Amino acid sequence: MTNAQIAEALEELAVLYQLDGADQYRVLAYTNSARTIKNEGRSVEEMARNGTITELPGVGKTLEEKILALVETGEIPAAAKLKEKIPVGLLEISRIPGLGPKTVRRLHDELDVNGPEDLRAAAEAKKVRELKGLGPKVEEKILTGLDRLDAEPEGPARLRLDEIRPTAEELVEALRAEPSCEKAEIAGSVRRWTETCKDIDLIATSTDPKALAAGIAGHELVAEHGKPSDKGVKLTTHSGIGVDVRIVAPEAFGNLLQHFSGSGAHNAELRERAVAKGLHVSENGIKDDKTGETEMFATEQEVYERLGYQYIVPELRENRGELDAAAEDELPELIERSQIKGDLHCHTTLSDGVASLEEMAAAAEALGYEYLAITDHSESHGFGNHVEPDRLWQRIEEINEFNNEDHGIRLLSGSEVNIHPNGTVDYDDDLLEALDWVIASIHTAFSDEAEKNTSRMITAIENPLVDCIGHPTGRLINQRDPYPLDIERVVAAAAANDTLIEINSNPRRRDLNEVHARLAAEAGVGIVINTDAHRPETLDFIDYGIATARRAWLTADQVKNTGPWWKG
DNA sequence: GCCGTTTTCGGCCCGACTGTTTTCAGTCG
Repeated sequence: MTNAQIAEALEELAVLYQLDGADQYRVLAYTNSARTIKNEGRSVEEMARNGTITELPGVGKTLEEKILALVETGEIPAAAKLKEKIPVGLLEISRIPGLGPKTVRRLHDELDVNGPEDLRAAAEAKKVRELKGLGPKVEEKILTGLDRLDAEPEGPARLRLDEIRPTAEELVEALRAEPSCEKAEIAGSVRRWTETCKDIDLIATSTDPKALAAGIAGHELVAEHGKPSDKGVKLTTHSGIGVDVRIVAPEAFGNLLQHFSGSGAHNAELRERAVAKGLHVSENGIKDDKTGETEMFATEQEVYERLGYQYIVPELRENRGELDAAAEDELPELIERSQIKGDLHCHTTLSDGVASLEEMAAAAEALGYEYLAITDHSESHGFGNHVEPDRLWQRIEEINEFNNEDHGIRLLSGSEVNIHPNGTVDYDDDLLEALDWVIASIHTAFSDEAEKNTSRMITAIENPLVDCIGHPTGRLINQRDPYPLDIERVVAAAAANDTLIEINSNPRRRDLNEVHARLAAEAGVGIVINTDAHRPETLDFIDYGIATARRAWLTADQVKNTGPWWKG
């Protein structure tokens, strides 16, 4: 059972307890542990089985028992029991915005609502407004919420970062261009470079807040907006992205930026720890119990310093140990884009790229790279994009010729070879040996069984002619789940065989993900950050790979392509 | 349900907003 599945079961149990009227802190304990487990790189199932799971923060004796039952029987007894008592329809309607557990419970108890159909009937018959504390506005919210539930049964989609980031950048630039704007920054998950984002948060200071809010509300990207005030404005773009613009006094800019950059988990932990020191943190400032004063800070650096921490960059703010490290002055010096010396995965027109070898080389040279590996697909790739051995031998010659000419970049002859279901790869050994660089990837015939995929990949890792594994889990964000794989065994094999593992920077992939990349690096596996570019412009995807690496706590010395080309 | 530089019991992060109320509970980020 994957960590994600365990986390999902705990989240469901939290909602069930909530609807059952359990103490909020008990509910919180389940939600928190679900988040911890989702962020854990090691197999939580394994930790449950060998009795080490209580090492995880927030997981105690009771959760240990429940998780053990879950991995052994497929369900948590307490959850099964609650499901008998609580109609599943209530879980569904609790997803309607504005309807929390308390309200859902009252609708059930007082109006006999058991699911979306009952709720619609009650709202249409204007019964909801008869309940104390509820009124016509709530009824209206319920009906629009039910419509949305019908339209999007899976809930509102989170957008991939690359689908939302350009809009955030355009809007923050527009804010900065407003005459009354003093400072404007992107906050929220876009600033933390998460894989997906729900909306855009923008933070600003202004000499005339209301004018600034009104100004941005008139931007051409904006389809609808709320009422601009001196605190900001809420926008919706034509593409349906929600944007929250908040304006604050310059002296509290650091507090607000810190607050709205999140993550929620990081901030909750930060505040909890501050309370122990008699300090209360909010977007408005830091209140000191001793003096009763609220201190405001213009920069985030000062906020963290006041609380006793090193500055923590946004990418690390996920409550994955960054507060402990920052308290001890032990945060890693994270890798930066400027340290990348070359890209080791790209395609040309030889397979499915759209640019020539020369065009790709020129683009890489323009980025200041020392080397670029040309890694077109291999013999068995198909789709008309396969490369016959003879053609690849010829390509090696072309690359040699290129390197003999006067260019500011060195090309490496490579290939992205397919890993066959039995773990062997394309091309004979003499051809693989003639290449500078071999990436092996799985493109076909994923199995539903982790064991098959894992041993297939490990066979490739053990092949001495394979330098690196490409996009190791095959996932496409929001589109295709990773194929089942025992990452810990893959990582152990890679470490034992000195085989490198790629962070594929394509924002649709970001594979390895940040959790697995951290696990791999900690196990001593060398990482390379590549773009898998199929056109010159997408060599710029390296930013997303760098972001994943930073979110995985990686330093330059853990990433092989921060150094000069190392194979002679 | 978890956990301990006040604690093995009694706490547990903060404020804005909304809709409903005349002072607040619930929800959300």
